[in-house]
Amino acid sequence: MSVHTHPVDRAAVARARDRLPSAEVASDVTSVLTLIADPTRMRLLFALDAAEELCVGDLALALEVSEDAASYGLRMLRTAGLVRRRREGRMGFYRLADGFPEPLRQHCLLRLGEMGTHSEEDLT
Amino acid sequence: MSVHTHPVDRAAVARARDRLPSAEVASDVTSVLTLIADPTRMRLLFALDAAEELCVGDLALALEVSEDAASYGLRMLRTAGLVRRRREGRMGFYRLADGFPEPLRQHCLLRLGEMGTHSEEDLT
DNA sequence: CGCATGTCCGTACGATGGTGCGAACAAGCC
DNA sequence: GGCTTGTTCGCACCATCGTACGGACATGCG
Repeated sequence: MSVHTHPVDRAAVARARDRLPSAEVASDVTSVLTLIADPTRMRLLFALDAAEELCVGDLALALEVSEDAASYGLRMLRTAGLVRRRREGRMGFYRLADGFPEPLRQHCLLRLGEMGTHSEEDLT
Repeated sequence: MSVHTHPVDRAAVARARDRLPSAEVASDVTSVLTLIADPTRMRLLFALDAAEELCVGDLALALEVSEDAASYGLRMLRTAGLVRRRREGRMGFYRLADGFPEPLRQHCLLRLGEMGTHSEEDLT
């Protein structure tokens, strides 16, 4: 396994170190990112962004996934505070949360949406 | 399980449907996103962004993770074409790939970095 | 040449996450 | 009251992923 106690490029390591988010912060950010990094949940967010408000069944219909899958995805998003549920009778209507992080919406949903449409130039 | 063949709000479903990325496109985008949605890999990218170029051992040192973990993370990122390896003797020096998707760098690394530092206002 | 070093790979293990099924529950409708 | 519908939950299954370990390989050093 070898120990490598001595930096090869001490300056570069130092430079990396202070711009580096702590493991804790990184884990917070990635936990949110992980939520979005799932086809169903990402498309749920897109759908809610487009349609303002939808019930579970309609979301399942729009995404062409099972209602279980939609419900599960929404639960995850709701637990994280990314979407908001309004109960009306036996139905549940979802919309993006009031405090939906704008950076997420702007920079991930929109920009990454473009990335997808431009498509795949990522492989060297 | 109930079928829900009939939309409750047909118009909203339609609206959601055409702005909706296909399951295939979504899966492409999320596969890249999944790569970043990991503390180690995200911090690897941050480190490379800050230090230009680093070898595996130094990266492990900077992140305070095992060299295996660093190597594994780098392999993932390399397979996806996000980082680039330069071999010199027995060492491998990594840097962000030439064609590292700018939207990713701009909108995810930078902006989400801010999100992390501002911290947690996401819970309703 | 022999030995240590830096990195990589194959494998196995443990953990985590998404899906489907069945049941529960509340609410409308007859 | 019974019956159906929309949604949620508990559970078990299966896949996937990250890590540690051991060994491989190439390289520098004496």
